[in-house]
Amino acid sequence: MPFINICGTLNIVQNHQQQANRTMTIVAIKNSPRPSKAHRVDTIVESARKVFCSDGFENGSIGNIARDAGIAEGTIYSYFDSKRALLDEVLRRHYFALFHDIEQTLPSIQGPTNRLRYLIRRTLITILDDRGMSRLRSLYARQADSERPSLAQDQNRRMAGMMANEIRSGMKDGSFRLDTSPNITCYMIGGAIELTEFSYVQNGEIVNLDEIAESIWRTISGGISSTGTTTDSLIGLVERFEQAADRLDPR
Amino acid sequence: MPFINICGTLNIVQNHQQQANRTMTIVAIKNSPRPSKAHRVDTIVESARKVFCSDGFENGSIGNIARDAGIAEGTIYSYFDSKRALLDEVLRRHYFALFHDIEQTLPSIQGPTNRLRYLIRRTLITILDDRGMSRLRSLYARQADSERPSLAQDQNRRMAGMMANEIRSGMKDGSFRLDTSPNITCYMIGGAIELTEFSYVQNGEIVNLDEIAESIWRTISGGISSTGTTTDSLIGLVERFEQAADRLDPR
DNA sequence: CTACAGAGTGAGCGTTACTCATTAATTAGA
DNA sequence: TCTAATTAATGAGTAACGCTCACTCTGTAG
Repeated sequence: MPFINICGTLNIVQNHQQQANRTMTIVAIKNSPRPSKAHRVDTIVESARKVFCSDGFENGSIGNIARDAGIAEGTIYSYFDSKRALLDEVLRRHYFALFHDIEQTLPSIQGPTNRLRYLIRRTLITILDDRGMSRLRSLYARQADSERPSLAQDQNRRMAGMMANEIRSGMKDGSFRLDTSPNITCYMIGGAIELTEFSYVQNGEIVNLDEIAESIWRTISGGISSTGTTTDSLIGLVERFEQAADRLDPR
Repeated sequence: MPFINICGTLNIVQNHQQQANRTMTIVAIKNSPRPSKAHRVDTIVESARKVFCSDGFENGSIGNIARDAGIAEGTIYSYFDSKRALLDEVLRRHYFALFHDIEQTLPSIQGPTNRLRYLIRRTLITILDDRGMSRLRSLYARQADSERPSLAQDQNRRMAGMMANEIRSGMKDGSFRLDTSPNITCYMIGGAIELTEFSYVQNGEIVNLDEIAESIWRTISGGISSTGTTTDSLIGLVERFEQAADRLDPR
């Protein structure tokens, strides 16, 4: 029994049935032409996403991906160099939306402080949006094939670059202290986000996005040391003092 | 030609030579008894460390580990359930020293602030001490076998627990703000350390330990925001105070 | 209708983690 | 000291994997 799937691929025709089905095959092909290169890549990547998300990268086999896509294993290797290149493409597509969105939105936000807060929140949204993809990224994205840097590294660098930009312009316009290390500050924000992601991936805890974004920002902005907050109380004290002085002023 | 190695194992005797070498074999065994269970485990773990560090976890094969240890592959599986369990033991032994040292040293340090700073510095030291092990941890330690949590998770939890303790006691004794989130603060410190580790592993940059430790602490402690915490604003307050005092001055 | 280019195929290769029947070494008992 | 029982070690074998390549099939141009 031949099987013609929606995408127009014809693939479960057994070899020994081929002669008998030849006519039918030709008809089927005329009605559903071979899919375009882009469409085929889409199919493969989507199947890879499904399989990797459900089985993980190591346990998700090329065989299963090919079966899900309705094609032969060899075909995958005419579009992708290796299993890892396929994973990279899956991740690239998923995070493309994030970066695209950020690049569209960022210029419309005023001030480095607000822009940094947006970057934190926006990244957390993407993470909490899809646990399967976060699992993939969090567990497998770091490993690179050989000497070529992994995609995750590129993405980290890109995100870190954007954050560092905001921090530097905040240092210029006086919002941030001049002894701030943009690099380390990025590491702290990025690291906190990554660990939140990992915790979400492992434990599946329902995470309060706003609370985490606020906590990260509060700590980055004001620090945890209480010497900063005493300034507030000092202001209050001085204001009371000034008022008292006003009242006592003979003039 | 039979081969009797230093550890007392006798393993390259070929089967077809066995008859001829029987006497020699028995003598050898009397002189060098089968190594103890603990010693054998040590040998395996040490060989695994060497192979994993040079080839990575995925490319480091059990066969190579067995060859390095001078034993058969099957023997490894009578001591370890799986390749991953072996990796876990390698990592566990390496980080045992870190935790042991911390537990010895921590009580002698006064105050949550100093203890937190020590934890940051001490962890960074261990990371920068051995790039091969850091590579292993950074790339492969997150993945767990199945449902059982990975060793890295245990270690992260343990370290996070110690940091959170310090943060909480700092909140009690007034060193830290009461609206601090111990969890997120741990994530920020731990995340910054992890990203420093990853950067070191990937790029091999020579890292200035003191500078990083100080930057992390400065940011956590005082934040990056210039509002409220700078000496400038304190000077402004004092000036207002002095002006008020001037007005009250009877002179 | 034919010839051609190249997309698609899947049996097969080399490698791996892991198993298990078999063998060797050690110990306990007489 | 000899033997039986027990435990440790072995390595050929198994299943599964990523990946290759000689081949088939499809669509098109002349």
